[in-house]
Amino acid sequence: MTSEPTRTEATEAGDDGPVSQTLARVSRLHRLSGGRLLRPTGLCSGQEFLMMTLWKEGSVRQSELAKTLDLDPSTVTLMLRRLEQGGHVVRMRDPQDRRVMLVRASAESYALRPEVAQVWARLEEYTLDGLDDEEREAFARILSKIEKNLSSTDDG
Amino acid sequence: MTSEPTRTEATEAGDDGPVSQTLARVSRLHRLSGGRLLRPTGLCSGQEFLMMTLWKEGSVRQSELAKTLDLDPSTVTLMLRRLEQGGHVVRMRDPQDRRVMLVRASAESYALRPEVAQVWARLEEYTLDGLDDEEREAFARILSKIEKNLSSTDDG
DNA sequence: GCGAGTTCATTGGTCGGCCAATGAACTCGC
DNA sequence: GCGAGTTCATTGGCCGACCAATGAACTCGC
Repeated sequence: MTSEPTRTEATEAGDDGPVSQTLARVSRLHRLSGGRLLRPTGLCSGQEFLMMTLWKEGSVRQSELAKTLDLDPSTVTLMLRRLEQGGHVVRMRDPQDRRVMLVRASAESYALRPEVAQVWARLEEYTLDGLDDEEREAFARILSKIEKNLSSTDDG
Repeated sequence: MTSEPTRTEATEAGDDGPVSQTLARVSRLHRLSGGRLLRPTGLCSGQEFLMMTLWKEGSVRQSELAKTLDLDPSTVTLMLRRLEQGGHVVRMRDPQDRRVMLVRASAESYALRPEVAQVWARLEEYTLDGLDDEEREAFARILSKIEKNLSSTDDG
């Protein structure tokens, strides 16, 4: 039973498994894998992004953070609340502009930085295992193109 | 006047911008884009996967569905509850084995099938816009490899 | 036939993500 | 100086997705 028996016309372009489908599946696996590796650090999948940004940038406004991470402001608010509760970030009202919240990584959080970096390196190797340099380069390049394609969606 | 380097090109290369990061961003954009296109159909991002499976397979057990979609059973339960409430699926206890739930697409749901197919085709083109055949082939191939890499994560 | 184990679905809890709407604070025009 | 508009963060509602634990139903061993 190697070939599908009931293959009615279906789509005009190749198989029923488009790239989109694979991409979705891969991304879920990737996220899951990352979350698992991240577990010992106490962070959840997605939070490490935020922390890495803070570690790198220092003190940033919340709105900047949302823009950098390309996330909805409400998402950032919730994530920060949890991270604050966990003692990973510190939030403060900007005295100059009382609307904005200034966020920075807590002193203790810096202990996690190398761990997170290692996790990411491991995940990266895990993901790209068995791919030669050429493939990696091609993948990065194509991914970048696709990102541009999809980014131009919501121009307004 | 805080020191703020030109932010716009910071995402390009140089710093610790691994593939993982881009992949995560791309997948979010992809999902978002899909959700937007899917909106007119009344389905949410992720549900179309499930419906496509049902349309193709007919009546399936819920556990089978979870395995096929590679989702947690609890996720499937919730999704199905909502889809059932929306009239898109029909659930029934298997009389032979009263543990299992048999799920199938509702008759009305079939009206959505071509719409969803079109949305997916559009998303596919959108995603891969500007890529030549060679790049598409390479991307699909590499993605497939990566999927295999990440799938072998949870064996132990 | 009855108890141990397994399979299956559900529930409850948590998190990431979105949108829409609200309200607080600042900016600008007049 | 005051009102209109904008920016910023938060809230509430919703969905996808995970894990852990529970309970119902079946299977198998004895």
